[in-house]
Parts: sequence; structure tokens; C-alpha cells
Amino acid sequence: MKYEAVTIKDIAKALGLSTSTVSRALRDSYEISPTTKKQVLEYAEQINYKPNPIALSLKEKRSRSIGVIVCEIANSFFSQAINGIESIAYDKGYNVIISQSHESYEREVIDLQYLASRSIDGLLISVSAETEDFSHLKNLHDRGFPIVFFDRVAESIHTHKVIVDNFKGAYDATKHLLDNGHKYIANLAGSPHLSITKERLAGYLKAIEDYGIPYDESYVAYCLHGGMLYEEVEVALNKFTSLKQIPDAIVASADKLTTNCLRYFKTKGIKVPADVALMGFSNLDLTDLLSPSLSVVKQPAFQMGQLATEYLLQLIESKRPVTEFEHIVLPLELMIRESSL
Amino acid sequence: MKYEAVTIKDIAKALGLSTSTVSRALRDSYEISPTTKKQVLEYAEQINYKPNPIALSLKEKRSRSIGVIVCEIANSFFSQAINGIESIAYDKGYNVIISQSHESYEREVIDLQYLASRSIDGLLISVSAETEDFSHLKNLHDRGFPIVFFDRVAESIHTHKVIVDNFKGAYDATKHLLDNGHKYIANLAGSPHLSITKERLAGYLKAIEDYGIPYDESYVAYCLHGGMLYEEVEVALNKFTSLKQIPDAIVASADKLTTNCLRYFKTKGIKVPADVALMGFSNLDLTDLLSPSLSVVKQPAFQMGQLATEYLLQLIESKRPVTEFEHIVLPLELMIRESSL
DNA sequence: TTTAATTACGCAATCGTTCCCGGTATCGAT
DNA sequence: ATCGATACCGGGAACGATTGCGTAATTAAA
Repeated sequence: MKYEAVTIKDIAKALGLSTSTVSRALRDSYEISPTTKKQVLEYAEQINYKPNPIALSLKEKRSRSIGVIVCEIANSFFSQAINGIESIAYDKGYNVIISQSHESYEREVIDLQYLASRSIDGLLISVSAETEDFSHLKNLHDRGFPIVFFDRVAESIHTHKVIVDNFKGAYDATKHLLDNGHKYIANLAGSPHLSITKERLAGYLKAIEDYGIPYDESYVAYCLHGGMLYEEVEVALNKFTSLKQIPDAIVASADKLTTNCLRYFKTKGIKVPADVALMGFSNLDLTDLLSPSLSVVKQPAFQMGQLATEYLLQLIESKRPVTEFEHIVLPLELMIRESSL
Repeated sequence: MKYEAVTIKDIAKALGLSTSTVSRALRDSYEISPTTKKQVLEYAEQINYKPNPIALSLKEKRSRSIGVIVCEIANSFFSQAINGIESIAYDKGYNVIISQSHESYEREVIDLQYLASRSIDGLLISVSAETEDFSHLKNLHDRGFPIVFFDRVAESIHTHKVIVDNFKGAYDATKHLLDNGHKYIANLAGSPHLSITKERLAGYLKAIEDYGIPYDESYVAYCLHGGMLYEEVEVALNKFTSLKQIPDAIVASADKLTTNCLRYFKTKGIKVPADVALMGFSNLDLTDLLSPSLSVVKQPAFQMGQLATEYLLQLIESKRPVTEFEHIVLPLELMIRESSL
């Protein structure tokens, strides 16, 4: 079933004018007499004329829409970031087209192809947990396509990036556990390919080093899907709990990692923080209602989305190639509650 | 900074052919010789030619993208529904453009205008809590624009609708509390304008009626923003707790209502379910980890998104006007846990 | 009264693609 | 040798809007 919309031609025909005149009248050009303008404007209003954005896109070679690729929108960090993205895009008159990679490299590549084939003016992306090869992004970027990374970045691509101080966040979280007397702190890490995983791991390592605790690699476990699958978290935690010296605290490096960790403990009847303390990265807004209430490292997701979008629009609307790129590092917020005591 | 993409003209020029021939070769027309086809295909591949979807949209009068308007994507029900929407849209080669009304009528109208001005082929919408007047949707629908409602529907508009059995969900939830010996059951309701609020309220009322409990209107409180603001929930619960007969159980009729209710009790030191039992509509996937674990009525959000999208695409791709509309009512799932015992 | 300037509008190209018309060339059949 | 058929390809309009340029009509200036 077709939805026929009114065009500038309909107005022109009805009023016995040319399309040029109508177009100019609508744009309030000085070349059109006040009489004609009034006539056109009134008729356009009457028949509810709306300019066709697709025709404009074709002519102006811009669609006024931006693409966003994240792993999952049903993840509080990303839905909050998208809120930030949307708030800026909305103000500037841009559409937002969202795609999910579901942590799959293949899907990310397809999404990118799909979006980049000229229906978007620029891209905001937080790469998938599987992504090791960034050539799909690099190709596009090299051809001048505006891309801004947030949270999970491709280090090898030289463009704007908005991230958080993952090193410090993990360092502070680990330090807090150490200060509370924990000695055997394990790190439940995300995908080893991700920049954030590496940085958070480094922060963790530095903290235990600063406290004179020898590094034991069996205290670090990676989850290739970033904790999206309960099973991978289960495997990792089974590994920890079967060590001869069971960890007395855990730092979980991502949202799903943290909650699935809590689920594991609940299932196994392990008491938090009595048996094991827990502190994780999370942006859920009800971590305070969990049992026990969760100590978390919280990212300024909304602000990250906003900043990334501002930089992207700056790239898109810049007249000439941009060569100076910002590398924004935002602070993280530590929220200490019951689970880490 | 501009991103120049290759067009069919570039291929035509490079190969000394006309654009018509190139176009036909790319679409594998029988009118083109195998030699020419091969040549064109290979060159197109080489220079990474991708057809311009905007030019196609202009010509075909369809954009192959659908709009979605929800109140908040940072709401588990909606993010799950969007996952369902996206899964179908992706399979059928459609883009998804998401807008948020943030429960504001004004914003919903603007979003709709923005989307409907011909950059989308159809719309999926769950109306905002504020929306009483549906004329913005009615106008569009009357002009043949494909719209499908899910969850929060406009009863007066005759089109496909995908909802859940809210009446039964609320009835069963209330019945469960009654069966557990609760007598003074309050209903924390959402916006009185919403269809779901009315249906859920009706289910609640029927249950207490069936159990011979007289209806007392002071046991029902509406939250105009659907619980999005903690303050409105606080006001409602303050009202309940100041009654001479304080409710011994509460049915919360929406996600945010439920969690904010729990937050209120935690803040006030009210024990759940010892002091007051709680049962609410929620799609959070960690209600089992809350303190206490939450009894919920859960909606098949993903499936709702999928179904709504299938019906929308059916409308969009139908050759002639559709006059028979589906009114899908899906069952709800009751998950009994600690908070309602 | 003639000329120059101003006003107000139309024509046509453009964006990238498709598709309806043609057209030419080659071949086989008569 | 002529005709018809087939194979193959190009020209140009169209989608909806913008815009540079041309021009008629009107007005002002000389």
C-alpha cells in the first residue's frame, strides 16, 4: 500500500507557477514577490506539504543521519550512551540509525557495509568483542568517511576517540579491595581483543604490584563474549573457585561480567562479600537494589555519547579534511557499597 | 569533509559504456552480453562500487527503513522489543530508525513529524504516557501510512496491534497475592491515559472482586510518567503508607514502577515481603538478583517486537490497501519469587 | 522618449539510478 | 539481395528539490 505525499510540483501545478518559484517562495527568497510567497506558503500549509528529505539527500549528498554500531542496546551502558547520542543528534537535526553487532565481528562488518553505503553521513562505533581486525573501518576512514570511536576503540585508527580512564578505574577498584584487606584478588576480564580489557587489566596489575602482591596469571580469566553468555562466566569462575588459594575478591571488568558473576555466586550459595568480595564495572541504575548492593565502577555513558556525537558532527560538517584528532579520557565514578566490604 | 563514493557513471566512463548498460549489467539483464557483464562486474568489484540507496529511494519512493517510537530505550522491555524489531528488519533488509518520546506527548509529535516526512516506509509505536490525543497518528494512518502499535496502543486507530493479556496478567498477579493471604492489596498504576494501565487496573479490580474484597479507590494511585520519576512513585507510596489500613501487598503495573517501589521500601527501611509484599510488571533480566528477589509479570518483549515488525512489513509491502487488521494478544509469564510471599 | 536598473519569474541542469524507448549490427532464411 | 529476428547497447526522461542563468515586464533615471 502506497503512501502518496505532496510535492513541490503539486503546489506549482495548483497555483500555476513553476517549481523554481515555489521552491524559492518556500525558502523565502528575495526574488519572489510577497504576494506569491504568501499564496505559496498558505497553500503549502493547507495541503500539509513537507519537503522530501530523500530528494534533498540526493542533491546535497548528505542524509543528515548518523549510524551507531554497538554490541547490544539492551545493555545499560550502551542504552545510556545512545541517549546521549540521540540528545545531541536531535538538537542538530540528525537522524540516528542504530545497529547491533551482538559481539560478532561478522555482523559488525555487515552492519558497517549496510550503513556506510551512503545512507549515513558518519559513524559512531564501539567495536565488538570479537573484532581483532579493523580493516573494514580503516578502509572507510582512509577514504574520508567520518568515524568516531567511543568506549571500545581501534587504537590503530587515527580519529576522534571518547573513552574513560579504564586504567585508573580498575586501579582504584582493585586498590579499594586491597585496602579492605583482600589479598587474593582475581580479575574477571572481558575479551582480550578489546582496548578496554587491556587497560583495565593493566590497572588491576599495577594495583596489586603497588601492594607488593606477586602476579599469578591463574587469577585472570578472559570471557571472549564479554560476559554476554552465562556459561563463559561460569567457566571462568569455576576455574577461580578450584584454585588451591581461592580468591577472596573479584574485579569484574564489564557490566554483564559483573551481574553474571553475582548470579553465579547466588546459584552456588557463595556469600558476597563474606566468602568473596565483588566489585565490577557496571552502569545499571539499580545496582543499589541488588543483593548485596553492588560496589561498582560507573562510566559517564550519557556524556560519552554526547561528546562522541559532537565530535562526529564536527567531522561531518567540517569543510576540509580534519587532521587533528581529540582523544578524550573521562573520569570514572567509584560507588562503594556492600559487595566489596 | 566529504566522502566521495563511486557511482555508476564512473564505471560507465571508465569502460566507455552508457550508464544504462552498466546499470543493466549490474542487475544481470539478458540484454547485456556476457563479455560486457563480466567486464562491468569485475570493474565494479575492483573500485568497490555500492549502489546509492538514496537515489534508489527517490526513484522507488521507498526508503527501506522503518521508524520506531518508544518512550525510552534504556528500559528493558523496550530494548528487548527493539531487539525483536531489529532481528526481523535486518532479515528483510530494512533499516531501523529509533526515536524516544521520553514519555512526552510533544516530543512524540515532533518525532513522528520528523520520521514521517517520507524518510521511513512505516512506523512501529508504543505511545507515550502523556498521549491522550491520537490525531497526529490518525492523520497519517488515514492517508495510508503504515503504522503498527505494540504494547501501548491507540484504541481508536484501526490497524495491526500487538499487545499482551494485561488483564489476565494483573488478575493473576493480584490473585497470587490474595492466595498468599494478603487482603489489602494496592495498585501502583501507570499513566491513566494508557491502554495498558486501564487493562491492568481492570484485571486487578476483577481479582479483588472475585475474592469478595470491596474496592477502595484510595488503594489505587496513578503515576503520570509511568514511574520514570522517583518522586511520583514516592508520592504514591507515601499516600499508601499513610492510610489507616496500610496495604499488605502492592501490584506495580510497570517496570520503573516496580523498581522504584523497591527503592522506596529500601530507603524507608520497609521489609519486603515481611511488611509488604510486592509483585510487579518487569522485564529486567536480573530481578532474580534483587533484594529480595522480585516476583514479576514478564512480557514477551522480543516476540512482540518481532510480530509487530512482521505485520508492519506486511502492510508496507502489500500491493493494495489492507482493511483486515490483526489484534494479537500474547500471554504473560508469571515468575513467582521472594517478594510476593 | 530612450535607456538602465530592478523585480519577478521560468528554464534547465543536477544528484544517482532505473527503465522505456529507440537504434544498429549481425545472422539466417527466403 | 532482402527481410525479419535477435542480440546488444545508448539516449533521455523520471524521481523531488535546488539553483545559476536568462528574460520579460515594470520602474526609475537621463
